[in-house]
Amino acid sequence: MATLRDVAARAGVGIATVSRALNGTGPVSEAVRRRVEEAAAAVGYVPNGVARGLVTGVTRTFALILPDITNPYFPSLARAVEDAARVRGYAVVLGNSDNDPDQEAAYVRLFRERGVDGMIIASSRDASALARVTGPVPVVLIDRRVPHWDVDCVVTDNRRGIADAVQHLAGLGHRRLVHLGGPEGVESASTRAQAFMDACRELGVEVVDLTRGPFTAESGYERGRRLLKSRRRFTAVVAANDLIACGFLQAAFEAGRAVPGDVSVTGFDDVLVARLANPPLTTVRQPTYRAGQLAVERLAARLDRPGEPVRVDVLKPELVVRSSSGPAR
Amino acid sequence: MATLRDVAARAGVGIATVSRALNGTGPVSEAVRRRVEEAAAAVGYVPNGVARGLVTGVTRTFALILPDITNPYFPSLARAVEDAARVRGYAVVLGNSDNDPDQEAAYVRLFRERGVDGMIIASSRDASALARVTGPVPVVLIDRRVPHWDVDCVVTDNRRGIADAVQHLAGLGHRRLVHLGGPEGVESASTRAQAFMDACRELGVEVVDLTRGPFTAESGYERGRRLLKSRRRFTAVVAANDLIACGFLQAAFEAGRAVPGDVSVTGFDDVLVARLANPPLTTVRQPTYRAGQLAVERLAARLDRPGEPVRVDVLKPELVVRSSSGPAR
DNA sequence: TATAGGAGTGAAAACGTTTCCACTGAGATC
DNA sequence: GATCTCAGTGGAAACGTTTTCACTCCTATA
Repeated sequence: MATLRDVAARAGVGIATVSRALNGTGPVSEAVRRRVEEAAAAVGYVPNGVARGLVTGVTRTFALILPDITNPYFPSLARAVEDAARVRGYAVVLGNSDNDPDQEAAYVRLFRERGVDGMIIASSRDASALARVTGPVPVVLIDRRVPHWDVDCVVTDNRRGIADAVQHLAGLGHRRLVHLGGPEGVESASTRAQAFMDACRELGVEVVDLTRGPFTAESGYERGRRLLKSRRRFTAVVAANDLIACGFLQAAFEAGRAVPGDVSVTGFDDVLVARLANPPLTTVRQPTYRAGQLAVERLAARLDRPGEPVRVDVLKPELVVRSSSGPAR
Repeated sequence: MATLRDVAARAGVGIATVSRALNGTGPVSEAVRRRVEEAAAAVGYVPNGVARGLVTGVTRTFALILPDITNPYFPSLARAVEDAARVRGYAVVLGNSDNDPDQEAAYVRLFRERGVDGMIIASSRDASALARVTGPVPVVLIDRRVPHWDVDCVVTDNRRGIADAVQHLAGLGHRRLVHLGGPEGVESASTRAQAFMDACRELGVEVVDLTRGPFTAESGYERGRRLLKSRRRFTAVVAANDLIACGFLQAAFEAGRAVPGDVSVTGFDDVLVARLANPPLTTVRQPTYRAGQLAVERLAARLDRPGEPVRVDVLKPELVVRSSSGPAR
């Protein structure tokens, strides 16, 4: 590979001058700049980012650690992060933690060795151990807060979102509700479950059942089947995300229960399947793309101005009413 | 940050010895090894991968360039690549090309500067220009071949997949078929469209319509609406992917056409929505995860043994029959 | 006419590793 | 007893940049 030296030799100037000419840092005469550029093109010079990184201490790379890119909520987050990073000249390395704190920590270590400039983490479990392994590299938490860890954070208002869903159902006359919750130990799932209880109490609505389980369609299907078999009476279910809701939809379909005729269903996230489901899912839309953008903005800001106070951004969700919810009968 | 020098000073040995002790390269006495390890722990030493990369010329990083991580086919690919890369000690940087050859080339340049050891690319358009910008860094193509570029490649047998779908429908008595194709200029989409024509001719089935468009549900919905309004007679549609198929499903539902009663539908890929759709989609399953794994294996192999001849892996798809296809009436 | 200042340039240090080479001492071989 | 080998070790070079510093001209100012 051609290096600065090669370019310098060919252009008949010093290596420092080449660096200045190519990067536009420091003064270089017009004639020399042209000569350098020609020489660079001629030898096919490609700057060596590794060497640059060594001297500047900066790699222009962010790490993004997610539970599982395969869960349809996260691709749009990843996409947003990637887009926002790129316009700022950053590359993004990806890690899937599978909600396993050990794997998460392993990734943090790996990326730290790689010298990433910052990390965006949708953290698993309580992860208080993370702070130790993270060291001095800036972190912004996304989608899930980590209790007692004082770092930048962008989340959506889960309480509000669930409250909107419950209120919507209550307004339709539903008085006996079920919550199909997300996994134990995941902050957003716990917050949603708690918010469900609180909203029901406040509105005088009965909580017929509340279970916790993975954020998958299988989980929703399984729990739905069991629930529908159990003969417990309820007229609506609030799922902790769209996948669980879709799984329930399937179970209801198989059990011959009409949605929303017999039972109303709401989801959370508004991922693609929510729109494509039959019936299309009433759900709480998260500003996912915005969240990803914002996380990158925060991270970039923190790199520019390390002293700034920690910021927590809470994004407003939005209830989108489709056909999976209707009047209680 | 603590460096090798700090560790060496604390352990009272030379810097070279520390490097050997920590990496297990070269002989080190048991006593010294212990002292070094203690010292490293004490000062919180983290190896600097950037410096290492500069001297070894290796970053242990792969690039993965996809059209759009938001398209549900790609997350499982990304996941597979990431998993396989990690067990080999590689990190993965991600790029979304949006099927834009310029963006794709920009990413290739960016990642080359970053010094990735290899790239896995689901290439956009014909991309013959890619070979030039890619330089000496090893590439394996995934999901889509690019004509006249002699590099490693792992794809699935699109011809076979489409042929299976057409044959399935023909076996159910369908004689008037429609193809909702993928975007012009994307190799896999073109191959599928061509395979559709060929299979129909071979089986004596009439091609009522064949359109090309983006791999999205919107595209399937729009084209479906137009088609259903047009009063052209057909009894089954073969979509180029599941998203298009789901879009068509919606259009059919709105138009009051029963699936599969009035019209049968098949998809391609077998992504999550295919299973969750109503009715569940008959589709051609791609061994997506396997493809991602294989791509990493190829790349790793090429790095180990640069001289090896180019390999093209063609994976077998599998028709999975669900409820969106039934006998022609 | 002296002088201050700035544009333009190159040599060299620095970043933190890996690795080559040289050296020491101890045990093995003749 | 002389020589050889090899484990164990440290010094120093090298990787390809950026950046500091010093130097040379040249122009503007007094």
